[in-house]
Amino acid sequence: MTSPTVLWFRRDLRLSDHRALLEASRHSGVVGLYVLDPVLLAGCGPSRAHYLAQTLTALNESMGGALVVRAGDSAEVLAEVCREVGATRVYVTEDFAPYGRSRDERVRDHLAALGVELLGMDTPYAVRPGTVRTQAGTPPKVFTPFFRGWEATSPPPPLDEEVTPEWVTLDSLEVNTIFRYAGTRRPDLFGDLPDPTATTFADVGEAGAQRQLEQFLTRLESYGEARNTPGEESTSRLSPHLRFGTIHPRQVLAATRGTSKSAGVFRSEVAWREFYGDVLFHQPQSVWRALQPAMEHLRVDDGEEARSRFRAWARGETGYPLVDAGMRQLLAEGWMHNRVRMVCASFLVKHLHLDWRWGARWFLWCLIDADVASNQHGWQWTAGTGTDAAPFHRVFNPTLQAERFDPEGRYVRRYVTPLAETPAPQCLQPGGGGGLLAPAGYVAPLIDAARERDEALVRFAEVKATR
DNA sequence: TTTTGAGTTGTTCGA
DNA sequence: GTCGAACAACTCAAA
Repeated sequence: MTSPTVLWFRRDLRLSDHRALLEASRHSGVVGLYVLDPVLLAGCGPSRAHYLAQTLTALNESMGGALVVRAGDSAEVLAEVCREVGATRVYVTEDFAPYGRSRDERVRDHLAALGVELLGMDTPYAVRPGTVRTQAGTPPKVFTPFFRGWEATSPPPPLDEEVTPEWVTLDSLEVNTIFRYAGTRRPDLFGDLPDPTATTFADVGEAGAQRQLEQFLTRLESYGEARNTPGEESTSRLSPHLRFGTIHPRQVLAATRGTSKSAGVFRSEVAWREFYGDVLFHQPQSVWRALQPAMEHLRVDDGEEARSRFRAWARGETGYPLVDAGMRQLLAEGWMHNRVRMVCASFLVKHLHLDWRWGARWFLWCLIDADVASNQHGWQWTAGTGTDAAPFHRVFNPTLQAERFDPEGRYVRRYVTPLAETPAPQCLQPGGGGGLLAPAGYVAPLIDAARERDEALVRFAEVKATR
C-alpha cells in the first residue's frame, strides 16, 4: 500500500469534474483537506462566511464526513498533515489570484524542503489564464480580441469519469470554526454600517450548483433579453458556485452551448469572468491600482463628510430608488443583480465622487460571490480606470436606468420597503416621487444627479488636461 | 512602420 | 415619442 496523497481544496469545492482529485486518487488513499487561512478569512464578511461554511458542510457530507478542516498558516498545516500520514504529494487546482499565487509559491518551497511535492493542475477557468494571445503574441488588453481568442481555444471537456477516492480521515476542526477567523479585519471606513444579514442559502454545494444550472437551462433562451431585468429571475445565479468551484465553468459552458443569440450572450458573460482572471494574472497590481495610471490623479472626495455619503450609499439611503434597492439587496442577500451593480458603482464614483476602492471594498465584504478579479475589474470598468479606454462621459442616470430596466418598479418596491405601496413610475423617481407625496420612511435625494454628473465630467477633464 | 477601424453594458440634445 | 449625432479623443489590434 502506497502512502496517501493530499487533495488540498481551495476554490474547487466539489468532487466531480475535478482533475486534481482524479490524479490524487489514482494510486492510494486521499486526505481531503481544507485550510482555514486567517489571512484570507479576515476580509470575508459574515454572509460569505456562512455561504462558505454551508458549502464546506455539503462537501463534507458528500465525502461521508471525511473532510479534514485545519486552521493556520497553509505551509505549516500542509507540512503537519503530510507528516501525520506520510504523504509525499499534495494535489491542488492552481490558483491565479495574487495572494493565492504567492501563498502557493511559499507552500511549494516549504514542502519541497520536507521532500513533499506540490502538484498544481487545472484551473478555475475554462481557459487557463495567460493562454489567450493576440497575433502579436501579447496578452489582449480589451475584451473583444480576448473573446475571439478565447472562443478559438477549445477547453477540455468536463470529466465524466466517476471518482471514488478512498478517503483518509484525520483529526478535524468543526466547519463552524470558520467564524472564529472570518471578518476579523473590518475596515474602519465601514464605521457603524450594518453587516450583511444573509445566513442561509438555497442550493449550496455541488448538488445545489447542478440544480441551479438545470433551472437556468429552462430560461436560457430568454437570457439575452431578460438578463437586464432585475425584477425577475433571469440570470443564472451561478456566480457563488463559480466563485467557490462547486461547479466548473467548462461544465456550465458545455451545458449552455448553442448557436442562439441568448446562448452567445451568456457565453460572453462567462468569458468576461475569464477575461478578468487573465488580466489579473498578467497585472496582479490591478487589485488596488488603476489599470490606467493617469486615472490615479482623478480628484476624489475624502474626509468625514465623504465617509458619511459613502455610508448612506452602503445602507441604501441615497434617495435614488434603484441604487437603494441594489444596496439593500446586497445587505439582505449578499448578492446583487449585475445591471444594478453597475448602476450602484457608477453612482458611487460619478455622482458621489468617491474612490472606487471604497465601493470595491464594501462589495468584497458583502458579496457571497466576491471574486477579486471580477469585482475589482468590474469596478475599474465602471470607474473608467479599467481595461477599455472608457468614454468618461458614460455616466449611468440612476432614474433613467430604473425606468428602462424596472419599469413597473417590481425590483425597487421589493427591496425598498417604504416604497412597497408606491406605484410606478413615482417609485422610480428620486425620493420616491418627492414633494408632499414623499412616502413615509423613505429619504430625500442625497445629491442632485444632474449637477453631480457635470461635476464628474469636470473632474475627468482635469485628468485629461494634466497628463 | 503606418494606417485604419473598433472599443459591453450611456446620456443628452435637438430635429 | 423617436432617432441620430455629439460627447473628446485615445488605445489597442490587426491589416
